[in-house]
Amino acid sequence: MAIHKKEAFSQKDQDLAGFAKALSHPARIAILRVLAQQNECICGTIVDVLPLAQSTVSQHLKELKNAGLISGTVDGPRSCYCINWKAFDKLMGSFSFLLQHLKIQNEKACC
Amino acid sequence: MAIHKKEAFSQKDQDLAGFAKALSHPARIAILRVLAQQNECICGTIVDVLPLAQSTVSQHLKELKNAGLISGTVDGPRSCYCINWKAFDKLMGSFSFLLQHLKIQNEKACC
DNA sequence: ATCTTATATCGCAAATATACGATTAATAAA
DNA sequence: TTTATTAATCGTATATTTGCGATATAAGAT
Repeated sequence: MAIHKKEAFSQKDQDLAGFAKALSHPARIAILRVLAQQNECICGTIVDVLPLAQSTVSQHLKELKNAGLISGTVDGPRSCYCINWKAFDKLMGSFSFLLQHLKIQNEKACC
Repeated sequence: MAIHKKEAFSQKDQDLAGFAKALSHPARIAILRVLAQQNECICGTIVDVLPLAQSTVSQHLKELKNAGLISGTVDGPRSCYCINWKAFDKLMGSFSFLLQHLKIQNEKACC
């Protein structure tokens, strides 16, 4: 048992859930903050700022990358990560669309 | 090892991550859609609509409730869940604030 | 060529999440 | 009171996530 049934839901809901999942750990939110604050495309700085081991940070970066929220390029011996605003905007758009949709349909509190 | 270090991050980031986590499963997004579409405060309908067992749906409802996104009241032998718009708005506010904040700081794509 | 530095990946342990069936609890209906 | 209905909870199996140390990789420095 316990096969995950995510595929049984609509693609839209799966996408939104995936987006939310990428943001569902404070470390990943913190990483996005760091990336936005850096004026340059800085990489290993993140490890110094976060209270996590290098390998763990690398794992979180990988997840953000898989979700399409950041992009990474190799720059000599180091890697360079940046926020992928295009994908970010796209997902944020459908996210706030969902919310607006929910609100329009039912604003009242019934219980 | 492997103690989760979520507490090591700022309360704001923990809150946002918790909000995202509540939305990080398509079943929970679908539940919110159902709750918004129903004009009344309907409960067990959700189980019929979702491709999941009753106990599983109950578990997802509990999570949404723990996150404060929905409220539930007992109504005879059945339960009644509604979207908690107040909490929803509050969290959405800080969420879009984060995003706007990120964007203002760095809109360019550097890699 | 060797050493250093930066990062990714592997392997593992522990914690959480997902899902279900079975059971329980509580009310409504008979 | 007994029975049926609705939903929560328990127990359990499995899957996924989180985290770290160790190792591998790859490029720059010496």
